[in-house]
Amino acid sequence: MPELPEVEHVVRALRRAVLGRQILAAEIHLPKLIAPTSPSALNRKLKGSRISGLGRRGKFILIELDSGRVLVVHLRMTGQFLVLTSDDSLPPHAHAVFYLDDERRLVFRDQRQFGVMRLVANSRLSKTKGIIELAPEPFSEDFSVGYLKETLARSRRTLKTLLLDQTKVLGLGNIYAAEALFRAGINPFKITSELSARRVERLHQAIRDVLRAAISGNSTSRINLENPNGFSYGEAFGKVWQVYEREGQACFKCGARIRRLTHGGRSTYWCPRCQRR
DNA sequence: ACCCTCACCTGCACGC
DNA sequence: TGCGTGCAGGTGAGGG
Repeated sequence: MPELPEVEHVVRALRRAVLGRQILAAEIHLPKLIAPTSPSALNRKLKGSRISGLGRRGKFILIELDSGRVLVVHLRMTGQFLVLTSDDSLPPHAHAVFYLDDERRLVFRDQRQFGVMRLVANSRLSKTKGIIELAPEPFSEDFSVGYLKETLARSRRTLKTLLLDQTKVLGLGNIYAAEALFRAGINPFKITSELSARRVERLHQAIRDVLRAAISGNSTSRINLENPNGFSYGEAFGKVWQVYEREGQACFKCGARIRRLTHGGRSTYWCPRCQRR
């Protein structure tokens, strides 16, 4: 599922569902999910602690515990949380099960097994590898036009590649990178350092607009941990992407056919007229 | 510091 | 029906 907006929705849903609950036990069925920690060691450290907060840093989910530790979770491609009641049976690919003090279970499921989970001390979170390198949060003051200008000026990569680099611009994935570039009217294959100041400003605005629209869309209520199957990414926001997955179809702005190229193993979509080089 | 390719996995849609 | 191929929203390692 997840780019930043989806992760944000998961965090909000978790907050509603499990904030304040105590973890009685943690069962890990896929050891590599939490490697190098062992399932028994994780259980020892987790059991008895209470969930005191739910947060997010980039696409990482932060499950804060009253023990002074944080369970850091990355959903990668297919990771999902769901909350099961006592008579629900475990779905396929349920790799982690947290038994809560209200008879329910918080379950982490992940079809492709790319997701990762790590328990770290709260005080060391900001120094943790994977977190420390992240770019500023897109809605923070640190992610300014000036920051983006400097970052783009220092690179000779293409915009599409750079927008996916979480240490440069935080929160976009393959869909929203394409959507932000379309919104800004910028060609994905443009070299970042060659972007005019005016275009950097437009891109900065477009990144925030695209993320904000996805976060504030009506999808919040549609992420339902009790019924995660009812949620599907593509339809989540009740609207179609402007360019993503629209190869060959008419651009909503100008009518030209949307193009697609595989670039670094991933699809890039753009409108050849609205996003000229 | 960058670029590229491959790797990690399962499952789905497609064409033959 | 079955089998092969390509593709999927994310990242990290390793080689150049």
